[in-house]
Amino acid sequence: MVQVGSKTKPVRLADVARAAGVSHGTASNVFSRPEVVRDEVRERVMAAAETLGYAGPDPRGRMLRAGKVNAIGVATAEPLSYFFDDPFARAVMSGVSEACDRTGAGISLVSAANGEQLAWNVRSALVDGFVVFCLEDGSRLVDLARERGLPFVALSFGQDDPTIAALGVDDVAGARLAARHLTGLGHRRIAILSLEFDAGGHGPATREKARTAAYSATRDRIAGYFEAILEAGIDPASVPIYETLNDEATTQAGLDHFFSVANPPSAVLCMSDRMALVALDWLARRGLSVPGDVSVVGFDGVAEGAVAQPPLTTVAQPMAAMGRRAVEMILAFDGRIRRETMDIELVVRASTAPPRAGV
Amino acid sequence: MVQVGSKTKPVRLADVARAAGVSHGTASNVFSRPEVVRDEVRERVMAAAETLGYAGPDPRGRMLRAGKVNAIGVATAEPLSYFFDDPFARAVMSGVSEACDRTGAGISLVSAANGEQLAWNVRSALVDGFVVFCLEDGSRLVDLARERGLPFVALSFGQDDPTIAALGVDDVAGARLAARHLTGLGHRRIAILSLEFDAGGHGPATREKARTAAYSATRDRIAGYFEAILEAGIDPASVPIYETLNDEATTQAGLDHFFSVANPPSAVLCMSDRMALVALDWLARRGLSVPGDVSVVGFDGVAEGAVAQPPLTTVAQPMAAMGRRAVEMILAFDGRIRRETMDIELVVRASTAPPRAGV
DNA sequence: CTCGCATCTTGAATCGATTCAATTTTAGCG
DNA sequence: CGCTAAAATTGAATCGATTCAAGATGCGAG
Repeated sequence: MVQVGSKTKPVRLADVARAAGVSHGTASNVFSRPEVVRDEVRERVMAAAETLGYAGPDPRGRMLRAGKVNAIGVATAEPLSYFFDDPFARAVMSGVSEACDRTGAGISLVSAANGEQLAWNVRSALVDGFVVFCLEDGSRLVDLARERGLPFVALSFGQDDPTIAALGVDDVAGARLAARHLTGLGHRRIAILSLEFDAGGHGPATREKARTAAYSATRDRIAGYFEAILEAGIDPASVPIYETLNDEATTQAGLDHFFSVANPPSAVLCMSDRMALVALDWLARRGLSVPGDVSVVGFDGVAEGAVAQPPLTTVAQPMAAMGRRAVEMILAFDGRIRRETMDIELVVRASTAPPRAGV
Repeated sequence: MVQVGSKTKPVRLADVARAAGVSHGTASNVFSRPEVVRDEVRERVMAAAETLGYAGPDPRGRMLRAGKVNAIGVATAEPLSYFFDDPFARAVMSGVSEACDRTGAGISLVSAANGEQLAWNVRSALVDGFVVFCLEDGSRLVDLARERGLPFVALSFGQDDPTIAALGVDDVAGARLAARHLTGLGHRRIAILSLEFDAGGHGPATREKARTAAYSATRDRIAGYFEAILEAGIDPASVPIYETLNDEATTQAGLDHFFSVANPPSAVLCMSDRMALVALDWLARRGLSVPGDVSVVGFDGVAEGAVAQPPLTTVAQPMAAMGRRAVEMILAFDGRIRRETMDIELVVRASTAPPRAGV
């Protein structure tokens, strides 16, 4: 006689209490603090629960009373599958998972590509706080999160708003590291594959335009690249920049652009591993060897880079650590806004080498 | 004067109503059904909300009343990072994501390796239903989910309990497909790398022992393999089986076992792509070419298989479709238990070929 | 001026539990 | 047996909203 779902109307704690002839409060204690109830009574209540088919306190009631939900929300302005498909997201989520596992919290994925839906989802998410993935223009999402009045941490949020808790890396330093690595190897003809300056932008760009880019990660990385380029005494005007959408099509367009000239670059700085991986592929198809003919440096440090052909030299963000730290910040939130910068690191693998001699 | 979090005590809808001089009900309508409230009143309430810093109805209250949470729980008995690290889980989650995106539902990850914690998490998860990943012995988790009295669907649940909604593949047919592919190519010396028969089991095993395996996926796949083996007139006693924990160490132990004999197999049937990938690696290091010296067939159809060296022939489960369907079943649950079997498909890639001539 | 009909608003009930001060019961002890 | 301290139990208040029948208001027609 198995009864499942819908038909039976739910049994409440009050029903159990009545059936067992005890009060609300006592019945509640039986479940949440069994040690304060006399054995005899506890057993009576349990028996009544059993008979009525009561499954234990409904978390909804508990939650309303307690205020805490025991779940961390993670928000993006992407489809939900972003969390499982994107390598960067996955690495961060590994860290988030670890921190949540340790504290017994759950993870609630709150996300939608559609703005309307996203707003609704953020507003109605049952969570204790948000980790906000600030991709591109994160401010819309940050505003939504802030509206909830819950603690939240913005990951890689570009703006210096001191009222927003944020966790990021020093993009200038990271980019400088990448570019210095190339100049150190002796490269003098370098090209830059950039992320968007602002929403939807792509095509050839200039350093001047980059200075006013809306997305600060892009702006900072360009700045970092050029610090090293200037240090090495390279004419900045000789360094072409191509703005991509971080997808295959525009990245390839950028490469076409760079390599269709008389004196093509001997090295490409990519602002994401995604682009760097596309570049590796493009160069191979084009018959150019990496790092023999061209060196490639990525940015992010995703797992795919390590197993690419050749393994990718890149600037690794501490993705898992960021996820972990973000959760810790939320759980330990005490009203004080913190903004933290995490260490970024150059990982030298096989996609970079000195330029061909005599070029 | 930005005020964040903790200090300010929360503003309730009731406070807004009072401030605006309207009733509870009207204030509620302003937010949830603005069209029924006269413009003038609505603006007054909105203004009051603004002044008081009211962010909109608290989802907790709404949720308690509505009963619905608008989130699907996904449960496993693994650490949370399983969802982001495991290729099978990720593929399923892609499907889950898609279905949730379409219906505007969120995803709640409910998981813990620790049984105590897991039970608590399942019991207190704020979800409308569960997708249960039945890895190995899924029954503990299924029991937990059933206790909640919410609709749930067990993925790959081995038992034929008709009171449990389940979604799976025909393991017998899938395995038969894999083995038939090998026998069809002419292989006669085949070895089987099996998943666990029951919790923690590993080491050399026999067909007889497999018949009584607790995990039915394992049992069924072994059965399917042998159907094809018998069809081909191969002596089943000549087919070694090695039970692994689906990890690197025990899989390699199994391969050591198979290939340390005089007349090693010309083909290996692996009950998971994970094992097959380890096998590819092991064989390469051992100097055996695939598929020249040894053919390898996997099971699952994870993305890694397609880019392995060589690309892996495997039996592909419709992972994303399973995730999608599971969510649909939960959302459309009407009290009727359904058990569905999805199609499984042999994907022939480059890890299989006829055995070397004259062997 | 009144009646009828829409359209708004109200207020109480409900969702399902937890908490805690106050009260009752039990146990221990002289 | 009475008294007291300790332990167990009660019951009302609370968490924050939504819902809906019933009442109020406004407006136009007669």
